Amino acid sequence: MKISTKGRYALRLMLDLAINNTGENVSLKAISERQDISVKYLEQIIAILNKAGYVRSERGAGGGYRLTMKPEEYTVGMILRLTEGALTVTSCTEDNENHCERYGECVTVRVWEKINKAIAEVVDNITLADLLEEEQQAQANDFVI
Amino acid sequence: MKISTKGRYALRLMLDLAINNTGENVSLKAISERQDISVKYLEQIIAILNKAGYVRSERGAGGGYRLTMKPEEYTVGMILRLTEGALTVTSCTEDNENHCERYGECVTVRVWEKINKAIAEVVDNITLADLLEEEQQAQANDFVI
DNA sequence: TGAAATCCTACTAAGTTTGTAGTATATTAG
DNA sequence: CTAATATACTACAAACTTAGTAGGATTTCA
Repeated sequence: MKISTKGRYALRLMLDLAINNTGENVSLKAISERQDISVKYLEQIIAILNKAGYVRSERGAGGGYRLTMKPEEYTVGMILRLTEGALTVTSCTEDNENHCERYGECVTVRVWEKINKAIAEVVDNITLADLLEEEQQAQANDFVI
Repeated sequence: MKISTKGRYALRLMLDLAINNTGENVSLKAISERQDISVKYLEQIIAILNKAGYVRSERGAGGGYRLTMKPEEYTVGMILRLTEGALTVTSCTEDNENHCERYGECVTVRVWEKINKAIAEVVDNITLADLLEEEQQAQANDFVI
């Protein structure tokens, strides 16, 4: 019932890129230091996001990553589904291929589908821009104190 | 991100008991045949429900299990939390002890908490009686066909 | 006494998670 | 041209979780 580090780190990684979305490349080394996640593990996670076109990379000295779209165009759901796979609570409600032979008659399936829908409703309606805003508000509050 | 067989089978098991809630004992052998889950595995799952007082058992020939409460008094959430553990999407949002040192400032935590809340909203508002009703309607429809 | 049940707990194969490690390749600065 | 800095790719492995199976003990009824 847990979201793995892969999905959670992917979200932090993308948020870090959104925060540092200045037009300059952001290196994994910098992200690693801020987020306290090893560069090697970040490499694997960002590779997924890179292949999907969510970020673009430049190699070599001065290289790094940038977002390809505006923060408001990334939903949490997009990022989590890419890295975690389907955000469904059972595989039998993932797609038609995974239906078990009880699917049609199985009443519990409707419970799982309601949970899936509730999760989707949340993650598909939060964007990186929303998180960015919360982050900035939190920092503004810190400054006042 | 998946609910394990333990939780899923627990729900089917409890629903089976609700359907066969005639005042007579229901044996695991009977449930096993209807639900196609091994008696040995059912034993382990129902032991949890038994210790929690959700069912009561009678040993020996003619023995078996019965619900201790009315179907409308069991929510899906009760059954899943008992067998699966906390229905939270990260352990850092499970309880205060599991907070990581980033908890206070971490913006992604709020995402996880919204998901947790959405899941709870669903599972805490479906009872065994609701599922029982759906089951009976489905069977009535089959009869018409 | 035998059959039908639950009760208890040990064990294990398979799969998943959470990384680490090493090497190759690309780019820039000097 | 070389060193430094970065990404790219892939193999591997320890730890943990899942999904059961297995065996025996105990209880109850006929």
